[in-house]
Amino acid sequence: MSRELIFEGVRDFDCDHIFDCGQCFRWYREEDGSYTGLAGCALANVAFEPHDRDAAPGFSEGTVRVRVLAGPEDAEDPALWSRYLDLGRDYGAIKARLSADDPVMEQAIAAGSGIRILDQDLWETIVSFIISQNNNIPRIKGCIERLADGFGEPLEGAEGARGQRALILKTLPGPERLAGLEAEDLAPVRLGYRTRYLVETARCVAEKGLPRNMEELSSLCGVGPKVANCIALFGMGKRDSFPIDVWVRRVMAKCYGFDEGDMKGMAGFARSRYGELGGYAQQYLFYYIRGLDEKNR
DNA sequence: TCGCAGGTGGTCG
DNA sequence: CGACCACCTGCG
Repeated sequence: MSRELIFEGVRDFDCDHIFDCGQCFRWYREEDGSYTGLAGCALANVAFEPHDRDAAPGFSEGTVRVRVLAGPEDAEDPALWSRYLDLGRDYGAIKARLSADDPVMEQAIAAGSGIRILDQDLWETIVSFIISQNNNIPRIKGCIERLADGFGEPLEGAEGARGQRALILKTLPGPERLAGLEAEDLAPVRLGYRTRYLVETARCVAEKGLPRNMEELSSLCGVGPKVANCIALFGMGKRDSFPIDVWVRRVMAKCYGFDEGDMKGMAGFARSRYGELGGYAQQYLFYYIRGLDEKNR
């Protein structure tokens, strides 16, 4: 399997912004600036060619190419990828609304103008963000790959993916599979104390089904306010969610003058200032402050 | 050696 | 309630 899907006339799109803004953990940058990774159980390479090569990243109309490398039959369905990459949404309008009368957002958007919020699989989002807590990104990625490698299913049609990194040739294990495991089985994955959270959550989901709202989400073990907001935003399409992590606390303190411990104040501010666009605002701010931190080192 | 990394659950006052 | 604090693991 190796078919190329082409989407013409796409605006507000940049692979680095999209795959490195902290929303996903199974996409890896290639030499040419494209990204290879998994959307559910489909393996693909995503590249963007701006028509205006001199334009700043995320500011030029261009072509998105999706080379589907492995997965089930419907992995080659353009509609699936259009939905996953959120191509049907007008990010220009979102950015205009957010930056109106807000110089901070204007600056943040300039830094990550090609961000798009991916429409990810709910269960994978739950697993990923339980693992992400009090953890760093390289180790989060390692944990997720070890979990897939040790307990997931091989990708369908993976023979077409020969030569791709061996890391991403398996899907994450589903709730039923994880529910049948003991903590000691998962020891090689080195999740630390998150092992218990994951197994308990898997058992809960295997028994009662996937969560359908914030309340059911928050009842899961290892899912506090921050993780719940991430899952809602990335896995349930709740684009008004505003996850407050250490980076958002930093940027809100630095740019809006909040006390770093004042999460309630920040949440209230986000609700009234960004409203239904809270999730987009959070992604721009997150990418912006992490980029600043990068420059300081 | 120690603090920190995309927090949460448990325990106090 | 709200303010602590321990917690796996790995890296600088």
